[in-house]
Amino acid sequence: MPGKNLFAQKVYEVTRQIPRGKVATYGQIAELSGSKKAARAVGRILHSNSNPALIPCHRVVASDGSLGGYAFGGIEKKKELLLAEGVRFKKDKVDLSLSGWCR
DNA sequence: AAAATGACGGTGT
DNA sequence: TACACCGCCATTT
Repeated sequence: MPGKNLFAQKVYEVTRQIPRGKVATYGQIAELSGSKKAARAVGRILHSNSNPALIPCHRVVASDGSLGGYAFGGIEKKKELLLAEGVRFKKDKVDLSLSGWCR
């Protein structure tokens, strides 16, 4: 089954396609990358490669809207970036109903 | 090579 | 909304 070694690369590619002002869930990224259950792996990969200049990893959040984390300044920074793009927030979580990536 | 890890998801309390 | 568990996967140690 080819694709496992490309998983990480695929994750970056997909993450890069997330439109500004929208957010995708780790599960979504995982699915688009080949494994819909690899949400955890996605998080691990993004964490190990955080490169905000190349990849808008701040547009990736958990399925329940939690920011999850951000290796480049913490979730506070991430939240701020999202707010700056127009992403709607609900308490401390993203309102996926309004800002979720509908592809 | 084997075990542990973590930016998760889903369900139940 | 918040917290606790369990299941799942690729990467890292």
